[in-house]
Amino acid sequence: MGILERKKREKQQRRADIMEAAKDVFFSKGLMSATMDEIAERAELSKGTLYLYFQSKEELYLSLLDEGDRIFLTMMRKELLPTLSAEELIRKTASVYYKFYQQYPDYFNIMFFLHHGDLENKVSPEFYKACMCQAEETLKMIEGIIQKGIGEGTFRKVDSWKMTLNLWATANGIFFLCKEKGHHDFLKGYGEQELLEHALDIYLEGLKKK
Amino acid sequence: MGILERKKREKQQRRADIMEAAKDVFFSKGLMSATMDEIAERAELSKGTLYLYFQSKEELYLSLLDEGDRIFLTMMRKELLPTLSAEELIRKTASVYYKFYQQYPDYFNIMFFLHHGDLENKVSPEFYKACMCQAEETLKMIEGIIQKGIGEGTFRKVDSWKMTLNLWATANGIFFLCKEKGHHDFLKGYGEQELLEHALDIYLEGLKKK
Amino acid sequence: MGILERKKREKQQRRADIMEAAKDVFFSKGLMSATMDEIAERAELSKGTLYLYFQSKEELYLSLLDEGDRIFLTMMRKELLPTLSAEELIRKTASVYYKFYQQYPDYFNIMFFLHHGDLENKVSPEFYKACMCQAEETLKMIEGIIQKGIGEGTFRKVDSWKMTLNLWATANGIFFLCKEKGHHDFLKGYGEQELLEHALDIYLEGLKKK
Amino acid sequence: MGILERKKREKQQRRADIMEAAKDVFFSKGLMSATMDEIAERAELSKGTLYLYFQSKEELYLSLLDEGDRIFLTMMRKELLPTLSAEELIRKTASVYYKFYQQYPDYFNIMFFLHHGDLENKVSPEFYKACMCQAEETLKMIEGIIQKGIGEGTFRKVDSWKMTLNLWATANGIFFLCKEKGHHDFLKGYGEQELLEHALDIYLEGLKKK
DNA sequence: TATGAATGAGTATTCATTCAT
DNA sequence: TATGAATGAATACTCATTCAT
Repeated sequence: MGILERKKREKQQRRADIMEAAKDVFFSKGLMSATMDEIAERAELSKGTLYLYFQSKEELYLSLLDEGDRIFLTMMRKELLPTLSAEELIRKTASVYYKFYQQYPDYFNIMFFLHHGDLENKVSPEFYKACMCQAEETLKMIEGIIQKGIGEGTFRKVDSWKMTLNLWATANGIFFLCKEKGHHDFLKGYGEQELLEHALDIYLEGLKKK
Repeated sequence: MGILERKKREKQQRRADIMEAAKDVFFSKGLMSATMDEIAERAELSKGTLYLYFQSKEELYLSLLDEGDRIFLTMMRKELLPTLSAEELIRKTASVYYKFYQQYPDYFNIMFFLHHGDLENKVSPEFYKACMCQAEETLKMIEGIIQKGIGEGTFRKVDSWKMTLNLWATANGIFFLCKEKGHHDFLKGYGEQELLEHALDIYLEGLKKK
Repeated sequence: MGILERKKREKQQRRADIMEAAKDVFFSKGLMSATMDEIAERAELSKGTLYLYFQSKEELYLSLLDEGDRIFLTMMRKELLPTLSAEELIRKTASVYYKFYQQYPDYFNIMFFLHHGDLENKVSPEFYKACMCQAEETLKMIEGIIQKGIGEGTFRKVDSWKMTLNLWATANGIFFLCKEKGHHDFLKGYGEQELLEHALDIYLEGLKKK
Repeated sequence: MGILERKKREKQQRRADIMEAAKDVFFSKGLMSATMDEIAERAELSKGTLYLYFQSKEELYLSLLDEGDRIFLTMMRKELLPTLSAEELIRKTASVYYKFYQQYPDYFNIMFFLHHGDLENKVSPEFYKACMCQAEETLKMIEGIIQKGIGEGTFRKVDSWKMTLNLWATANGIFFLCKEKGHHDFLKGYGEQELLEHALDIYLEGLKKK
């Protein structure tokens, strides 16, 4: 029995190894330019082995995305204590997202730069659906915060889902901008954190009841 | 002289034809999936001819990006009348950007989904730089508006460049979100325009002096 | 002793299981497209186990062929009663072959479409030889019938081996034609049995002494 | 104009070169085992070039088949003089087929061993249809001979299409048998020609009116 | 200037076979 | 004896780019 368990653990480890290698390669090359050869080499495994654990390049990619979502969701759940006020929760959310972005830059990239290729058509619909659902969870948590703020009378009566999408879009837009243009002087030295905080300042100022 | 001129005109026309064909193909297929064969066929030219006008597939792609920037800049310059108030100018900017996004969805995509592939490494640094500069122009116009608002006493004394980057990031984040998730039910029916206006409402509320 | 015997029986059973699974897969997919994975899965055994019983995919394939030959030979021996006349025996042979072709279409296919791939070079010469010998047995039985007919004075004095080969070739040619072109309208609705009987009619007419 | 013509000729020559190389490879390896790499190498062309002339491996294979049919049809038309008697025509047909089989053994193989793989599904239906039609032509010529013999009163009133299929199947069965088993001693030294003539002797004896 | 034939490196995926357990 | 994880060679097909004409 111990043997079976060890084998299972080894198998999971191998799967994790592949995902680790894939993460590096996908991030540095993008979905299309990344090659299974390179992933296999980086994982120090044969190419055939990759296909024992993942049905296709796309499934491997989407598995990374899914893991990223799961990590982020876990971080959120741990830090968003119900004792905090709505404003604190909003700021907390932003800081958790920023932390995630910092700690797992490759996951962030994979999550965000998902779109290329017909990813959707190349994996099983069930798997795709499951990934999407998990991603939606996050947004629902944010919406809950807005609603809480409105309920408490801290925030004006705004459309909570609209507001959620705006916050999410803004954070992503900022991270994206910094990623994209960070190495030019567009940003004049401003970093993600400063911009995000500034956006929050303005947003919260506009959101709060006078 | 007339002959030389005609030749020059014809040459520019041919270049434009190629870009037109490329736009269609790049937009419908994406950078990686688009093929020079297909562009050549759509342009009713031989593949070799494409290489007389553009050094590589990437340069052709970046040329489209550059043209998109130029179009947007032109639209901005035409609509941002100096007689408007700062708030009006901000809203105008948003509506112009939205109009551009609507009228030239392909250019927008090309501009935004730039990063994948090693685009930057595959074209001459000069050309890349030139494209970036033009893109920066736009942001400078927005910054001018913020500064004007602050100068007029309408806006609080915020960091004008930060605010500019935030606005830009937010609009892009929204458009991106809608592009990316539009066909799922994430958005619950909300469209770009609604979200953008909502974001502006909150931003301006927070930005304005009380 | 009983234990050893049981083990031997089990081993043979296992071998038979594998061949059964292989037959299904080879028949539905053909030699090249069939995979050892699929055979293993259908046999509910691990892939490695297959290699304990058969040295290679090709040997497994040839083993099926050999079994087909054995089955056919057994059918022939049971039905070709020595009391029958030569003409009756010829017709009987045809009907047995047709019955075999009907009952064991997969074996027939395997026997007939043997040649592709370098089957011969991929198994041990001894095994290959043994298979061939068994196949020859059948033809010898047919030759015996012709000789009997000549001896009885029913048939003209033809070269008995030539005649045997012709009969065999004709039957195969017919079955092959029907397999190959059955789904087009080449055959105008004629089936194996009709064609085979017609061929026999003409052959026997030409063979019989006037 | 001369230039265009030369180019056209060169293109056809190149196409012919590829088919020649393909014929060799397909014959020695079979459809499945043959590789485009090997064909390209034998043709002294790059692999990519093959795909400029043929859409797929299967189309290349079927093109060979089609050419074989055309060659045989041409041979038939040249030799089957209307002045000959029905019996002479039957024998002539057999000898032409034998000649084709001798002169173009690889075409024969390709024509005959067509069946493997899903050839039909991998080429355009039109092309497949066209190939089949040409193949049917031949059989119609043979049927015409049988009908002529019946009309002249030489042959008994047999079903002409059945008889045609039988003759065709017999010849193929013989050639196939010789190909397949020629290098064993099954045949006891008998060759295609002897067997074919013998089969015809018996057939014609049975076919002729008494 | 324009062509389009030719190239060949590049890629995802498959599968017979092996071998440590 | 049985397993099944791992291998790695094999293969069809693509496409940006070049170059002789």
